[in-house]
Amino acid sequence: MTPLEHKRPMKKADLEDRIRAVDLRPTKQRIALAELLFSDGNRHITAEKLHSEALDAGVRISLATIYNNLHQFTTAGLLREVVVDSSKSYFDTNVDPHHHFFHEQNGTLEDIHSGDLTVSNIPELPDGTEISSIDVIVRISPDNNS
Amino acid sequence: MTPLEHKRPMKKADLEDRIRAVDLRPTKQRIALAELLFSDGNRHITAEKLHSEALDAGVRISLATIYNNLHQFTTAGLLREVVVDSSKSYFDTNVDPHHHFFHEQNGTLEDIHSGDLTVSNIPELPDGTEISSIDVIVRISPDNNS
DNA sequence: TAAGCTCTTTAGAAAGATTCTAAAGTATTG
DNA sequence: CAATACTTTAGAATCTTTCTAAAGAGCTTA
Ligand SMILES: [Mn+2]
Ligand SMILES: [Mn+2]
Ligand SMILES: [Zn+2]
Ligand SMILES: [Zn+2]
Repeated sequence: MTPLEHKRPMKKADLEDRIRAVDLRPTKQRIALAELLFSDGNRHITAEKLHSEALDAGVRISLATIYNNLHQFTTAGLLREVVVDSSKSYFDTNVDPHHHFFHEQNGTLEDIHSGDLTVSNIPELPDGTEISSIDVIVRISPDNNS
Repeated sequence: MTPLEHKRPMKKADLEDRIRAVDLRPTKQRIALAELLFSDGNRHITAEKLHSEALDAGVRISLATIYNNLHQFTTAGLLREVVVDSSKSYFDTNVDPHHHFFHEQNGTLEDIHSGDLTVSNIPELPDGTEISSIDVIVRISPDNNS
């Protein structure tokens, strides 16, 4: 288990610590977002969805703040962005290297742990470049036989 | 070499045939786009870029028509869409299964032929689903040593 | 070739996601 | 508490993509 993984719900004080640890102020909005994002296992979520969850939870927060914080969390390494759909961004609370199933039907992501899938025989990289990440998206849809 | 591959520049009459073959009318705009897309080897291109290339080539065409035709060509199997950047769509004239290098620096795509890269040990799919495609994006950036 | 039909193109409006601006609010430090 | 720096926010702006509705072009048939 890597240092950043956490399988049990996180207490509010821990969430504040986690925010402070990346040099951000634990505002009411930030704590609420951290709670929605990190309290209860890994999540893959869009800005709009997170916004509506926050409003549902009774937290008054603007969409601009959602975007600000998603980007700040991403820069801080608490989130990563997953590109699977050209029309919206997904943010992933699992920042360990891993891949994804993408359910085309409902726009949902599911983790594939790094060890469960191997990419091999990557050809020589173009000159002067290095790998910054490898993303594998297995796009799946409802199967019609069976 | 699969049937759809073509290594030599395509003549205008061939382009018309190709458009007719997928039950579309060979309009001036469509022929011009087909020429830009299919005349000279594989391409990875955005709508805006294709639009400006068409205008540069002296073809009066609206951006709506670019989008209409990119989608019609994609539906017809002459193009595929590659999702690598959450802010814009790329269209690929290579419709054979293959993967990509993505140069993060300049937003450029480069093919990795299917045979040059292997994805193995894909875990069991979620119940009732089948694979619709597998996309591997190797994101690369300028390397700072060397 | 003309008529009629269908498909295509287009300008401009609209939509949807994301970012920006600038002003008010809040956390932190001294 | 005061000063400072960071944060939030409404609303405007931006950007890409899609839609609308009307004019234009290709195709078929007579
Ligand atoms: Mn699309
Ligand atoms: Mn972004
Ligand atoms: Zn994930
Ligand atoms: Zn390609």
